[in-house]
Amino acid sequence: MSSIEELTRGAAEVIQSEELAERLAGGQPLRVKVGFDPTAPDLHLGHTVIINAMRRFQDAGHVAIFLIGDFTGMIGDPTGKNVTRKPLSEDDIRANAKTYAEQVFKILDRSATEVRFNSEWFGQMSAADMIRLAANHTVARMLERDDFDKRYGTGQPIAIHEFLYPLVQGHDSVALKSDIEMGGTDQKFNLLVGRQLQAQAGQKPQVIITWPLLEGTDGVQKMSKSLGNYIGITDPADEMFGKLMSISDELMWRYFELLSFRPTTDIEGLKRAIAEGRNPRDIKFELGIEIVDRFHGAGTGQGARDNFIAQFRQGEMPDDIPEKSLPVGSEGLGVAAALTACGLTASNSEAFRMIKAGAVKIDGERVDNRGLVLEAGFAGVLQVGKRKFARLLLKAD
RNA sequence: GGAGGGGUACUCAAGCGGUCAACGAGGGCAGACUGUAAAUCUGCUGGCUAAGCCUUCGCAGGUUCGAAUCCUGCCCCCUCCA
Repeated sequence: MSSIEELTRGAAEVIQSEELAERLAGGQPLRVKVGFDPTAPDLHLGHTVIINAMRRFQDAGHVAIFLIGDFTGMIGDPTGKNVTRKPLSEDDIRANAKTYAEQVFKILDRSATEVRFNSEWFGQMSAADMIRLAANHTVARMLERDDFDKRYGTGQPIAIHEFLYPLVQGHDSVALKSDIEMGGTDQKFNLLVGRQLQAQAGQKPQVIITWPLLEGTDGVQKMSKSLGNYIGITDPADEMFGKLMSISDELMWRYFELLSFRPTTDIEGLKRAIAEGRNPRDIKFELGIEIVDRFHGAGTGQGARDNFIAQFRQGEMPDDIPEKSLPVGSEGLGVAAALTACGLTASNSEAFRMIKAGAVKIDGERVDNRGLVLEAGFAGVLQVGKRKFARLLLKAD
């Protein structure tokens, strides 16, 4: 059930797979470390790829170590761009850790998770200790990191503290005696430093598993909030389901691979079903149900699918339309202003454009007249496009 | 420190005195077709009390009947030389 193939399904790279096989064969619970930034945790499905991987290890009897880099947060990962990052207060960190826990334990098994903070060991460290740590690594090796090499080569600045980051992260592995560390592909160098430091400390070097960045709903760019192509794990069930439905068929398999806990043989079966003529949409329903269930509770996925079918296939109104009630004078309220007031359009100009494009409906009836005025006493559902609704009530002023 | 090039709407990128709310491409939104898939076709993509008006082309001034386009100062970016 939890073969190496399943445990590393979709992984970008495993260093070294023989070592992994060996340790798994040892039969002892392994310590699987993953580090997280203490910055505001607003997790989306992209972040869950690695958390899912942690869960798979837990299911196979291993221990997941959820490491919060509160100390590291003060340094900031070298991105080459923004070297400064504003330090977080202890309160912030505690609050963020709590939010993390709420979100992450929808996936992880609490009883097999260690939550740790790296200030535990770095908080006590003296300057001398830190220098000793730095003595473990050479500049030449640091420059093996592609990013540093490029910057050094092109004469861009590299601050000394940026060199410390990989060392600090690597030392976390020593402190935690991790058997495996996982991270995004961009973390590869840092994870490798951990291997080296462990070896120097007389520990068996950790196995490294890197995971790719999940593509967002557009199927091209990595999932990220700022690109607007994300599915947040706190998104409401219907919205989450809807967003999953909007991904391409091709991307659906990627999502199955990285987000689903279904065994690979199952997924192969689904692919065969489509080859034999089954509608890919129905397979996508299964993906949506699994994911919604995970974050909203068993059974909610079915509900989300039913709502989805009712709303989009049968054209019914959703049942959770936000309501807005406004006072109006005797002159009434123009449709455009009404749409904007309900937040369905960003401006009256946009509202007029939407009307012109035939995207506006009131109680299911298309509105063509941009001059339409709604009188006091009006009560109805305004709609822009397929998915934006608002129920509006106009009261006499 | 010296020489040159450049800053235009979400992004790239035209325009270089009026016809510019600003070509074109990408992205986005909407409509048609569908499975809220892909592909395709169409429209839109500053704001407003809307056939009119107002604000936008790095910032601040100036010339002109009229400036994104010309002039002056300032800020920022890139390339080459030292």
